[in-house]
Amino acid sequence: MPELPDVEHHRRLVAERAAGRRVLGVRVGDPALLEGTTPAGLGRSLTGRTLAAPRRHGKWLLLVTADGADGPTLVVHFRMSGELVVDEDGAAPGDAAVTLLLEGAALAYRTRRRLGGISYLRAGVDPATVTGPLGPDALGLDRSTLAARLEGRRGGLKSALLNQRVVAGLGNELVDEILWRARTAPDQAVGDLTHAQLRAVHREMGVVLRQSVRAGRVPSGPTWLNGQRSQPHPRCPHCDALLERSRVAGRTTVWCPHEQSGRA
DNA sequence: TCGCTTGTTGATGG
DNA sequence: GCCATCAACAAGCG
Repeated sequence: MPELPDVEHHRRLVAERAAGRRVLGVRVGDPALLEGTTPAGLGRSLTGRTLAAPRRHGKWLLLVTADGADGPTLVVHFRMSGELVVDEDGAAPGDAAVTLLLEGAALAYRTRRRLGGISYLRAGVDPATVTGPLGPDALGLDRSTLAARLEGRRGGLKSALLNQRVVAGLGNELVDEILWRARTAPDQAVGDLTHAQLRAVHREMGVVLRQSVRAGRVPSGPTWLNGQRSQPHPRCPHCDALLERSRVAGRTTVWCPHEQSGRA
């Protein structure tokens, strides 16, 4: 399930192996996943341009073309199952929804479950027209900004952190991991957060994101809550208590009733 | 066959 | 406007 770390992994992949190459053509295998243009229009717009350094905001990836100034941009969302593949052997995957044929490589977007997709943005158009309003990126977020984003909100903490308008990039697994490490209940009211809790949430957000980005995904080792969530009887890696599974903010939520005070 | 899962949008109601 | 809840979407999985 692509969350921020998976998208960041794809950003680095494109930066290292596809950026700087010229677009020779495009191939659209699934036109339904292409928004904002037609397959032919995409080819006309991109052919001859150079792929610039990709950018990421939350779970969105921007594939910017450039020749001096920013040119047309592809806005990519992975949703549940999307991935980018760079092939430098000249053999692009045949089952890709959209493939950019580059000088010396092919950059292919695949998605098994056909959610997500690629939106075409003309040069100079704000990506927010596609992504909607997004909060600041969760990676590298400083504490005062987090506090400001939560200020005045009613409702639960997990719900707020999942809201991409509040903070961009966190998904279900990351939020459960962060709250467990910060020893804060998922349904903790945002308005009642103590300074100590906010500090802990911010600190653990940084720890979890840095380690996840390094791994290219949310790790699932024995010291991670994420490693327990699919077990039939998951136990807390800290205290060995049986973990609770319930629904918070409409999402399956795994948490430790012993360490995370409050209820979910 | 049914139900659950994911992220996001959009409808509905408080 | 803010927030919760629910349905919808796709498709794999049990």
